[in-house]
Amino acid sequence: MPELPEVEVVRAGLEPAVTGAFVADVEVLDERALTRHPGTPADFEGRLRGRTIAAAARRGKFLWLPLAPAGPESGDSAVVAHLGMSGQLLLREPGAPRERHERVRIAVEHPRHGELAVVFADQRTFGSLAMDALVPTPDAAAGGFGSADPRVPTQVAHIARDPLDPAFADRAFRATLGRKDSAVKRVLLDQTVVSGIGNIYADEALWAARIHPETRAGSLPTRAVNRLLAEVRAVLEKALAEGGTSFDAQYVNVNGQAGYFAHSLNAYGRTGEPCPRCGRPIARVSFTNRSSHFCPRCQRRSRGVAVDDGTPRV
DNA sequence: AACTAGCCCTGTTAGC
DNA sequence: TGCTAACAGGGCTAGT
Repeated sequence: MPELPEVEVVRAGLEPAVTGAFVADVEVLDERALTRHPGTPADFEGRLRGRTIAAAARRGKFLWLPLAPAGPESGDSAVVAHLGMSGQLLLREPGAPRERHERVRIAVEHPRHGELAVVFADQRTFGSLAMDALVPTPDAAAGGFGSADPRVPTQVAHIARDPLDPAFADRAFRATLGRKDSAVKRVLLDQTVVSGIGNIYADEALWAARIHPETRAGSLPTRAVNRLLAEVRAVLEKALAEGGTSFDAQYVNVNGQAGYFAHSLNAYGRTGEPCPRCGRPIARVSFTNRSSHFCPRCQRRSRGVAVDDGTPRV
């Protein structure tokens, strides 16, 4: 559930600590943390040990640490990280005690900050680390936030730019939405259309834009799409400014601290509580194996494409 | 080609 | 009290 704001908080925390740092040692404690790595744990350790980290970059929910070239034949690679639902990247003192669900520990030596441990911990093991090659972006713009390098890891190449990316193409996004026959919330969650949005911010943006989550994406008028995109950006930026959303101990920055955005949620997780706009209780419905939270009064289905879901129309 | 259901996983909580 | 079931859900794969 770390979404764009939470992952960006992690990236920003890592950036000063790892940029220019030398990887002194790598320990893989649980190989389930390497499900996206094509080789063995020993291969992962061997390919990372002795290298220097050049930056900390992010696109949507994907994070990567590009490595400085090790030599003319070394190729250009990066450590790719996805936090999944419960992954954490933590900065710890060297020799710090194991975290509760520690999976990988990377010991680094930074020219200014000295020795640090970068710890990957993950309770539910949906997250992963991998060594991956960098490939050019089709539009030649920076691959992600945090680096000007116009390349991304191969595992990120099919992921769309996120709405806060300066190279995000609004026009192409509107066109794609217009072609989609599936529910608008499903399209918002499709990382190949727009990245960085998960269940929390999808519900929040749809609430803010007053759009029913099951409205067919292709039926939305252009002005509704524009409103939605603006609200997506607003909610992501506000969450980022508040350090991200935390419901339990899983969503934390590199120091293990939680964000404050949970206090600002209007719909997500507020089933039965009054809509902050109109007072009607927030509804919760099961939708593509997830929960959707919305206001039945403020968020009506679009005219002409409605399917009766039992919601009274006034 | 476009779209969707199912699967992976574990700690917490609700219900009986 | 102790057990079981539901729930949290991102991204990939296989299926229609």
